[in-house]
Amino acid sequence: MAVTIKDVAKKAGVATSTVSRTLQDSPSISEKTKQNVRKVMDEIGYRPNLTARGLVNQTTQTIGVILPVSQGEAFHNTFFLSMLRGISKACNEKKHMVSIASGTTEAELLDSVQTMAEGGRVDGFIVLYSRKDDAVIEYLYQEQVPFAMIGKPYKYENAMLYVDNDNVVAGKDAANYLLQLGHEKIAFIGEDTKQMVIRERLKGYTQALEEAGLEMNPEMVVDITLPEADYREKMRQLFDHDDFPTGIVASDDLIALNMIYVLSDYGLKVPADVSIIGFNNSIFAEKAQPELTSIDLHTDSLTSQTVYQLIQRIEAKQSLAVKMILPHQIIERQSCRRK
Amino acid sequence: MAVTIKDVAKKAGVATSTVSRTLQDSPSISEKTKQNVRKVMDEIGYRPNLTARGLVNQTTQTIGVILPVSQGEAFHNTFFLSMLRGISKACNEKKHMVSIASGTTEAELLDSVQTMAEGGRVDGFIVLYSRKDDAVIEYLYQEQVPFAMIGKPYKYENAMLYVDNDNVVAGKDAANYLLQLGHEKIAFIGEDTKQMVIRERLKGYTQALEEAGLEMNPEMVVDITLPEADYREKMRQLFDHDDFPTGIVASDDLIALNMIYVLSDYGLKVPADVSIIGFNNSIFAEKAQPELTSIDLHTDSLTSQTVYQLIQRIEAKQSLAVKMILPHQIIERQSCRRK
DNA sequence: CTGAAAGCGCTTACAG
DNA sequence: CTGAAAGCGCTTACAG
Repeated sequence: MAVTIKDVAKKAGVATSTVSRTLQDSPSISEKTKQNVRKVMDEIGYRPNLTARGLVNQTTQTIGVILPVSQGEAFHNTFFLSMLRGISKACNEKKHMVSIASGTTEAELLDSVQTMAEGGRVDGFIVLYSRKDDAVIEYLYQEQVPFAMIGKPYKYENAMLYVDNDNVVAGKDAANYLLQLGHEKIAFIGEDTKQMVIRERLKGYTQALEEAGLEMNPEMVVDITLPEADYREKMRQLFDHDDFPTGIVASDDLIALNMIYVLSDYGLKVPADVSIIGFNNSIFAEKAQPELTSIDLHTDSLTSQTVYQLIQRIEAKQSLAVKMILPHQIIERQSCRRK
Repeated sequence: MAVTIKDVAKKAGVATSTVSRTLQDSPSISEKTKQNVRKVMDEIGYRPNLTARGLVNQTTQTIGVILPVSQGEAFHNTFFLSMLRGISKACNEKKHMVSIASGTTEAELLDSVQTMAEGGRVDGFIVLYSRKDDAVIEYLYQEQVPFAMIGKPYKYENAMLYVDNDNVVAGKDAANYLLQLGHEKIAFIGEDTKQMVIRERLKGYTQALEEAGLEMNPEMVVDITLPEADYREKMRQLFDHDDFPTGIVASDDLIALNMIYVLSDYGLKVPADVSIIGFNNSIFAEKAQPELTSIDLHTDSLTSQTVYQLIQRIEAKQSLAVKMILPHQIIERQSCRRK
């Protein structure tokens, strides 16, 4: 049995309520007795029991992070882990804990989220993905469980708390960057174009081309989640001739990295023959050879803002559907060159 | 205010203790009243408050997962996330929750772990790394907080619960595999050779060469966490001439992938010129071109076994320092060829 | 400025 | 087979 507030009270010769109040640094307790109580706490190594506190406060000071159902997509893993780390960091700062909810199927995930929510183990959730017809999001929304989304919701957009980048503009900026360098044949390579983020970047890319008066060629858009053989064939069609695209917008740094490799199969070098711009400005962008020009999305702020907003919403018990759009920024490195 | 056990009791016309007992399907309650109570629960949507239960049971049914202090190492992220997912899955199964502890510095991590442990928010921890002189592990050990490690401990080896592979033998098997294919110049490329896992694989590699009567050349071992310039130079020394290594043991699939790319700079192809074997049998191994021969470490069992062992230890309140070593297995694909 | 008491939502001896 | 009561470790009106 650990040392409790009673032990402190007895040893300090005060009531437990006094101990509790000095714990909260209540102004109604004299400095003198607070000092004394604190000394005793140190001496006997007292640590408040957060479970008990949670029971009376009806709050857990923990937020749940919902990971998407794993689709074996390896590329995103590194992104999710850094999200988790960012959330964890912001939570530490705010004296909150983070629990994770995950599942191999949607039903499993939902179950996990439900027991966490209804068991009163978390005060709210952060959803790390945005998907169409998602049962988990539907549940949270219907049951009015406080939650925030990182990314742009499919549904209930006006009623939801979320933090995101403007991925349409980001996609547009990426394409424009290449256009300004004189490239005219520009391909878009993305992972799973059904995802909201990717869709938006694609949309921005399309807009940029249109505004530049270039015709939008569907052949130039390839989804790498295609079956392997189809994907290879697409790549062959794109690069196995002289009229290949000289610019590539890759929806993620890792995809950009992969493209550098794919291109080498066709004897094409980056940036000598093809310019590539990626997204996320991840560590991979810095480590790549050549170093990757990439769009920085300020993911650190993305996570910390989400945490702050969610906690605010929980504590204020108000449900203003704040949306927060963070800016992005092109980080120029060596993977792009004037044509 | 959510619906509580009292509401159920009143509506069902029984005492709260009876409700509590039917919750646990106690045999001392008649089937008839259990049925009735359950019906009421369904009707009014009762869900037990886990915090309250935790307070009386002095247990939280949650385990903390400790991530290593981030060193910006991107390669491992994908590994950690899959570990987290595995742990989460096993915990779901065992009706436990998982909280994560992380930090940007060791002090921050320790603080996070301490508040979780001493605040009674977790029943035990799983440590995802093994490092020399680690304050967190030291703390857990000294305070006798229940914990399990995935990987091999540096210290207290005989007093610690851990689940691991035999990485020495795995490293040896990897090297032997290449030796059997006729390769004699075999390099070892690893991330951070100060890490226990990598050290052990390296040790096994060394043993294999020795037993084959080959001289062990320190030039053949390169740590990719070296400063960029040094790393490049090492690679140049290794591959920029005719007498290059024809076999590579890469400590991770992602490193193997990277090597394929590095080799292409020197006009070397895999497996035509150089054979490569990786570790983890990750999704990257399957997606690579050529597909990667890799050592499968059964990471799924690694995580689930760790969870089961830890929960057992917590529930049994015994501290038998079980070690569990899981087997590994070479998955042959296309990245290795007879010399 | 401080204490006695009630209560957060459960569980579990103890009686019956 | 079931209930009344005490208690888990805190917090917070309410008195004084």
